[in-house]
Amino acid sequence: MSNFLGSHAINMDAKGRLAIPSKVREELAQACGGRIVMTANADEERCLLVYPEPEWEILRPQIEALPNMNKAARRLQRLILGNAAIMELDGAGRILVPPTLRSYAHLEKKLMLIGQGKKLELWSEERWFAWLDESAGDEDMPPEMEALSL
Amino acid sequence: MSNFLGSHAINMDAKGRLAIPSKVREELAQACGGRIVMTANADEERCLLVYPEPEWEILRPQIEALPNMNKAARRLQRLILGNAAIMELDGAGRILVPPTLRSYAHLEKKLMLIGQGKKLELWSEERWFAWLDESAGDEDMPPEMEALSL
DNA sequence: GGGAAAAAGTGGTTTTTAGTGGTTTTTAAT
DNA sequence: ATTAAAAACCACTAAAAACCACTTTTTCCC
Repeated sequence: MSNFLGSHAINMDAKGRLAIPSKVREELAQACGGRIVMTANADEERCLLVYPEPEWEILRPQIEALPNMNKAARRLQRLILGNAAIMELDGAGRILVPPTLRSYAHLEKKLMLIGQGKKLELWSEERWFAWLDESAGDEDMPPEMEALSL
Repeated sequence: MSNFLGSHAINMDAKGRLAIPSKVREELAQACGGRIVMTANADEERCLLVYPEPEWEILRPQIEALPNMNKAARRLQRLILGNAAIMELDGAGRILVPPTLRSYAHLEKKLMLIGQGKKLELWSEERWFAWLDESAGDEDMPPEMEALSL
């Protein structure tokens, strides 16, 4: 099972291609032979999510099965399922981001690829740093988190 | 189990390499064969955290398992997992701090490495001393802390 | 206390590998 | 059938990692 960690600054070229960092590329090759699914993130942060295909296939049925009389559930389905694109790395280890997703996450030249365990997040560099600088906030945390000792 | 204590002033060279003090190096060699994980600190102080790999592997699953529909949990995951870098000491006992982490903690030439028991903290010297000078504050403390007798 | 030897820290050089951009070929659409 | 767009291919540039040599500090012995 793959375990993505760390962040990488990467550039998207004029054609919308982006080179996956070699460390990440190795992990992807092993986890899914380079077959990945990219989709939109459903919460307030407009970034993209990148799953190895097997991981996606665990998640997809769960999302499809949500009771969609609920508004939040419908939103999740439309965003996640409605934006999912299955793709493969090219010979040079790059992927071509679909225009729809590019504009959803406001991706321009400079991007950040963030490891999040079973998935990766793809951010516009500008938005990533803006998010980092946001005040930590006083959101209440789940009990599991309160109990952590880092 | 490792137990890091005390603080060391160290310098980072132009390439972002920093020499681990030999005392600390010995402890690291014993605890994890020199395999460490460096990541961002999640609270308001922008310093870095350094864990021996085995220690990190206790912590990582706990963080990955947090319910990430919660905003505070997502923030923790993005900071801790999204900045984690597994690394090894080079032949001369140095580590190369990734650029992302360097800028996160505002690391320049002069740094402080602070022992914190199971982990180490890495600070910009300037920020460390600034933090020391801050007023202690009147924050409320957890009951375990109230009960302490130093 | 001084000197020598060893260990620790520092900086630079070389080699390899990753990233970038352009070109050609194929495929699909009109 | 022709054109346009996308995908695969290939070559070049730049950056990172490994290697190596030198300087400084500390420790131990004389």
